[in-house]
Amino acid sequence: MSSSAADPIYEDLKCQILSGKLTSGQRLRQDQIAKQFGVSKIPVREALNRLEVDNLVVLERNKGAAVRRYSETEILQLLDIRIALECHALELAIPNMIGSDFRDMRDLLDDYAKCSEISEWSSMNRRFHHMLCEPSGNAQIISMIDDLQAKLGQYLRVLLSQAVGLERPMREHGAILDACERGDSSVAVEALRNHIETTQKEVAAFLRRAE
Amino acid sequence: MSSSAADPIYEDLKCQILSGKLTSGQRLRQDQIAKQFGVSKIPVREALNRLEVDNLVVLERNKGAAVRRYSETEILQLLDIRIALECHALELAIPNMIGSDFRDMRDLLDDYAKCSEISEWSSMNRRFHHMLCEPSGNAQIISMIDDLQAKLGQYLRVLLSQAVGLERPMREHGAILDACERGDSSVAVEALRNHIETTQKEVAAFLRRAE
DNA sequence: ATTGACAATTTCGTATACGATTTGCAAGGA
DNA sequence: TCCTTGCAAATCGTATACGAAATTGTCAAT
Repeated sequence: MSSSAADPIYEDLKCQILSGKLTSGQRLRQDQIAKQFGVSKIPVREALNRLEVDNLVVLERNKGAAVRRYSETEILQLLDIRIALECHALELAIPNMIGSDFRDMRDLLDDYAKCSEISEWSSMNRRFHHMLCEPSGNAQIISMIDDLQAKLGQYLRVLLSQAVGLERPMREHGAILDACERGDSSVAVEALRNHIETTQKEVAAFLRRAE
Repeated sequence: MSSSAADPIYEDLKCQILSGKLTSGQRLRQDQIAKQFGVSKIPVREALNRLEVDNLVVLERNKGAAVRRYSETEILQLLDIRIALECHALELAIPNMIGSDFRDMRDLLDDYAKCSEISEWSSMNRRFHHMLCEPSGNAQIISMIDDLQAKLGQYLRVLLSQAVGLERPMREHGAILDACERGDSSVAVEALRNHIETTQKEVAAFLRRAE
């Protein structure tokens, strides 16, 4: 698929940016990164280009790359996009859901409830939302949703561990799944919309407090 | 912003793929393109990488790039994404619309009606849809919508010139705008959804016929 | 004639090298 | 003191060069 030398660099930088190790605005020197990974600048450039597409760095001609983490406004905007995409995908998915889908989601929610590792919550949350949309069969919308989740990951992770707890999301997840199982599309979609909107409000509050 | 040498190559190849000059599956040789544009392979690689992100070419390690135009299914999926994003953006936009927005959109529709150049229809259509979503203030969702429109451009352009004509889209555009002006969010969103869904059905029919 | 292996050629990926642009700093003038 | 001006160092973008992988063509063996 992609060039092998650029892959680990891309992954590593992405991880460092998303986890906050690299602060916003920090400049990324091609030569330095190249030396650090023991390669030349060319695969580094490739990695930086991909990061620019992800909106994680800004490239300026002859000036280099700088970390460009999302602003408060942009995070809320990304959540709006999630509302749009996930609700529509869920609407498309519900008619295609079969017994094993419901079983798998129930199983996941059970594991979710049992799991005490806060670090696991985030990935389980992502998996549940992914499973909700998967039966839509629209591979492109799903990959966009996954991308959004990855970008939002860091903020939501902090949020989950800090403030929210597990009860509310779990209850809402259960309600969404119930409506899906009843085939009640409009209730399920509305529940999902409220679920993400609540998250949106919590993120807004968190960011306001953290500012 | 981006590297200057890669830009024209990217634009040219993108145009050639979207306009159908390069057939699906056709291989793109780095050296050949480089010689053609009078540059080395490195900016060519950069252009190809960007095209891969756009899903317009497929890159395989040590095998090179091949044109990868969207399949019928994928076009319909992209239209589904447009439904999700545009409807949500419109919902966010309506409360923010002011007099000048309505005036601008009316003007555009007037020009649209007067315009006899089929080649202009596509770009006017895009502009109208863009204006509908713009007051949402969500820059990211708008840029995603614009990207989708660009990708779908070729197919919708053919469709407009071949089959559809101007009456139906114009009528629907007018109805959407009326509902916006009344501030009737749910009617406007539903009208927009139906508008895109009709396009979706027409694309499906067109592709079935063309196959 | 078909298949298999091996060699030659093509094509890709990346390191190195070099010109172009920007940046940082220091010296000079207002 | 503060602002320009010019030079040096750092950094970027791309051409060239070379090793690695894949494709193609050839030839012998079945």
